[in-house]
Amino acid sequence: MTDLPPDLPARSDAAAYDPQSAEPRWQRAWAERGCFTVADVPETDRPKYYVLEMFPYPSGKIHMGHVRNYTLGDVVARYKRARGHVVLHPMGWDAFGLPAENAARERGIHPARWTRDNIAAMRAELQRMGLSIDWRREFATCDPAYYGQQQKLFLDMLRAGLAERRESWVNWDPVDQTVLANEQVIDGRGWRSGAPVEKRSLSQWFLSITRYAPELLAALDRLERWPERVRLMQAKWIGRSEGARLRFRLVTEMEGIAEVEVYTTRPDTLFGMSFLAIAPEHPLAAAVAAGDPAAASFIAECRRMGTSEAVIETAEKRGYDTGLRVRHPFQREAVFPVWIANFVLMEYGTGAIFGCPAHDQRDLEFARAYGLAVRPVVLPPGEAAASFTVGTRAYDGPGRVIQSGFLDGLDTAAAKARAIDELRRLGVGEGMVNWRLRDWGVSRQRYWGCPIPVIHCPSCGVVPVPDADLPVRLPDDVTFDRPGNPLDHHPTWKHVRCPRCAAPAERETDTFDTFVDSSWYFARFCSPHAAEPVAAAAAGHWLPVDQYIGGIEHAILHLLYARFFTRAMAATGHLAVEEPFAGLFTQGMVTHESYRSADGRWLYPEEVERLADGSARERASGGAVTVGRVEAMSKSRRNTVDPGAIIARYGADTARWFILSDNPPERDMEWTEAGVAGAWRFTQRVFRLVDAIAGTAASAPGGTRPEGPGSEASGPQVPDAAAQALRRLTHRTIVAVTEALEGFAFNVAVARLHEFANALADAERRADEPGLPEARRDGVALLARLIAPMMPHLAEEMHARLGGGGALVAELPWPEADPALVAAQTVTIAVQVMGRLRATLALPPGQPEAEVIAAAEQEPNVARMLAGQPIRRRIYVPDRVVNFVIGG
RNA sequence: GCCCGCCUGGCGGAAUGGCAGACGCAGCGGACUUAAAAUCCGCAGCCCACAAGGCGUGGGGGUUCGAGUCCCCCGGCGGGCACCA
Repeated sequence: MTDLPPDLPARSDAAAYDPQSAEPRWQRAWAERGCFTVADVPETDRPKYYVLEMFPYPSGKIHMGHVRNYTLGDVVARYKRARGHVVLHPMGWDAFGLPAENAARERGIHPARWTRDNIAAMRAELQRMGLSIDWRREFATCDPAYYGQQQKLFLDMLRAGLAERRESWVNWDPVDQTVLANEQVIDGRGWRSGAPVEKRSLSQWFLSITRYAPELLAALDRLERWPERVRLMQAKWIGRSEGARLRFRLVTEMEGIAEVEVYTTRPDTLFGMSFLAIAPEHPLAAAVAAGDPAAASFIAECRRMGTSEAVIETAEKRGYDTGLRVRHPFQREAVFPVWIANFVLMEYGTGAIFGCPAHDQRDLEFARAYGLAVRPVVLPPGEAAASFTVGTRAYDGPGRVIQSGFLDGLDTAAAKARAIDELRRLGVGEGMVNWRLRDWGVSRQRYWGCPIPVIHCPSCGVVPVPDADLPVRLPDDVTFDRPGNPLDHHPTWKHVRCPRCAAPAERETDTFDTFVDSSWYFARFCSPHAAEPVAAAAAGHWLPVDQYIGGIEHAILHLLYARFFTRAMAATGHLAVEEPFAGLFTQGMVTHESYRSADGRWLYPEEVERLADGSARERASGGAVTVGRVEAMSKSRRNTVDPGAIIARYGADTARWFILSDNPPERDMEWTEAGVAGAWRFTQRVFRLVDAIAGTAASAPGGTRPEGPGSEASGPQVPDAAAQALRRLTHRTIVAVTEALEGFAFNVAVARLHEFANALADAERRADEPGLPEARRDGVALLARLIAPMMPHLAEEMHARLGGGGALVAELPWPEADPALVAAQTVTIAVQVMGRLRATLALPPGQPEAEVIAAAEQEPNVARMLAGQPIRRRIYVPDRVVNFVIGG
C-alpha cells in the first residue's frame, strides 16, 4: 500500500484548490478582457516596458528550461504591468533549422508540416502556463510574411555594401554534400555521415560585421544592465589587438610573389626572429606546392587534420621548410627560412608570422622541434643580460630590450612604438589594429531556411530579386531522398529569367543561417503585421527591449549578431536605435539527478522510486538503481522531467512557484520531486487562508470582539497589538517583495511571502484578538496581489473569493506600502564586547546614544565582561550595534 | 595555458562591513486518527549534561572596534576561450 506512488493530495480533500479547473478559467478571463494585448503604438503617457524571452525552437515539446525562462519573463512582465507600465510581452517561433529536415529524411514528414504541428503543440503548452503574452503578435520565422521581410532587409544591406559574396574555406562533408560548422566536425569526420571532412573553398555570402567591430566593442561599456561576464566574452570574441603589419622581402621571388606580409603584436622582438612561418592555406604555400610534391603532401596532411578542438589540442607543432628565404627589415644582411607551419591560421591576421622563439611559446616549441635559433631580446626585470637564457618556457612579459640594435635599452612598450616608426620610415610596414572577429558567413546549403533572394545571371552576374517579386518562397514539393540541398535538386524552382536581361538564369539555392532569423525578430514583434520589416513608429516606441531573458549559451553569437543587425538595420533606415537589448538576464540551467538500472540503462525519474534510506529502486521491477550526478537535463541521460506532466498534476502556478523558489535564477537549479511537492503544499496552504476568511465573514459579519485578555506579550499593553503587528508585517512585506522583484531575487521574494503566509495562518488561530480578523483579511487580500506575478491564477482565485469588486488582479496596480507602518517600532541592538556578541537590546529606534550605551552596560553578561576593565572605546552604530573595546 | 565565476548546516540558499544560517527541502519529537495520508504544533550548525562559554561561512594571512562581505596568498569546483601571432 505504501509503495503506491503518492496520489494527488487534493483528491482527499474536497475543499482544496483545484488548479486544473481554476487555471484555464482565469486564462480565459485574461484573454476575454484583453489584459495583455497592447497596440503597436499605444496612445498613453504611461511608460513602456518591453519584456522578451528568447523565442523557442519548435522541437515539439517544451522543456523545463523553457518553463524557467518564460516564468522569469512573466514575473517581470506582470510586475512591470502592475507598476503602471504598458508592457509588450510577445512570443514567436525560431522555426527554421536542421531538425525539420532530419525529420523529413528519417520519417518522411514535410518540414513545414512537422514544424506547424510542433508549434501548435508547444503553443498549447505555453498557454497552459498562464503567461501574460500578447498572442496576437505571434509569428514563426518560417512564415513567408516574416522571411520575405528578412529578404528585403538583406537586399537593402546588399545595396548598402554590408553584404558580399566571397570565397571562403569551409568544412565540406562529401557524403552529405553539405557544409558543416566546426562543432559538427568530430575527429575530422562529419557528425552524421562519418565521412572524412574536407576543407573546401566555396563562394558564400558574408555580412560585414567586422565593419562594426570597433563600435560593437566600444558600446559594450554602455550596456550597464548586461552581465559583466557576457560583455567580457563578447569583448574577447571581438578581440582587438594592437601591433604592426610588415612585409618581408623574399630573397628570390616565387611565382611572382616577392614578399610576405606578417601581422605581429610584438614588433619590439623583431631582432629575436629566427624564422618566418605561413599557414598551409597561404597563397605562397600553394605556389611552393606547385613545384614541390613534399610540400604539397604536407599541406594536404594539414588540411586533413580538420578544425576540431581535440585534434588541435593534441597536435604537435609541425612544419615544412620551403627552402625560401626572407630578408630582415632592419638587418639587410640577415636572412631567415620560410616554413609552412600547422599552427599558423590563415584566418587570423595575414596568415603569416615571424617566429621569435625566445618570447613566444608556440614559436619556441616549433624552434626546439626543428633546431632553429632562440635569441633572447627582452630581459625580464631583475635578470642580467649575461646570464639570461630561455629553456622550455618563452618569456612573453615586459622588460628591457637587448641585442636589438637601435631598440637597445628601451622598455618593451617604447620599443614597439620605435620599431613601428622605423618600419614606416623604411616603407615596409606600419602600426595596425587587428580584430579577431571575422565576417559572418550566412550561406547554408539547406532547404528549411530563408532563401537568399538573388539570381545568378551568366551575363549580369549577381542580380537582386526585385522587391515586387518578394518573398522568394520555398517550394513545397521537395524531396529528401538523396544527399545535398533539395532546393538545388528541384526540377524547376531555381530556373528563372534574369530580372535585368531576361536571359535564362539561376536562383541562389543557399538559404540563410538561422541566426539571421533570430537577429531581428525582437524588432518585428513591435509591428508583426507591417508591410515593411518594421513600422518606424512602433519600433521607435518599443525598442530597445528593456529586459531580455535567456540562456548563457547565446552569450556570444546570437547576441552579437543581433547587435550587429540592429546597426545594419539602422544604416539601411529600418531602425533608429543603437542597441537591441538594454537589459539582459542570463538564467541558469535546470538540472536533475540521473538514474541507472543495474544493467546500465538510463531511467527516467518517473521510473524510479526513492526510498526513505536514500537509496532508489526501479518502480516496475523493484531492481536496484544507482543515483548518478545532478546534471543538466538531457534526453540521452533521461534525467528529464516533462513540464506537461508536472502541470497536469500540480498546475502551472505550483510549477512556476517551485522554479522561482529554489535558488537565484542566474544559477543552475535542481528540479526535485520534493521541491514541487513543497510548492504544491504552499499553494494549498495559501488557498486555505482565503477559505478560512470566507467562513469567518459568513458566520460573524463585522467580527465579534470578545473581551478576552489581550496578548500576553511584554511591553506596553495595547489592546490590538497583534493586529498592529500584522499590519506592520503586511506593509514590510510589500517593501521586501518589491525590492526582491526589482533585483531579480525571486527566491527572496518567495521567502518573504512564506513568512507572511505563516503569520497570516498564525493570526487565524487567534481570531479573538481585537482587530486581528480585519488585519488578517486585509493581509490575505494583499498576499493575493503580491503573489500574482509568480502565481497569477491562484491570485485571481483568491481575489475573486474575497470579493474582488469586478477587477482582475492582472488589472490592479501594485500595492503601495504605508511608510508609517513600515518604520520599525522596535529595533534589536547587538551589544558586543571586543567585537563579540554578549547581549541584545530591544529598544524603540532613535534612542539617544548615551542611553543606549548605559542600557548596554547594565546587561548582566556585558557587565561581567566589563568588570574591572578600563573601557578604551565605545562604538555606537545607531539602532544597530554597541561595541565596547576594553583592556590596556 | 589564459580569462571569468563560485566555495555558508544533511541539501537549496539568506545576510547595505554591524545578532551568520532568514525562508524552504529533507530530518526528529508531539497533536489529531483505529491506523495511515493530509493538516497542525514544536525542535534543530558543531562542542559541552545544563548554564556560562568555546568553535564555526574552503585553508592561511591582512585591514578594521567589528569581516561570509574588503585586500593578498593557496586550494577545490564550475564555466568560457584557445596554436589569435
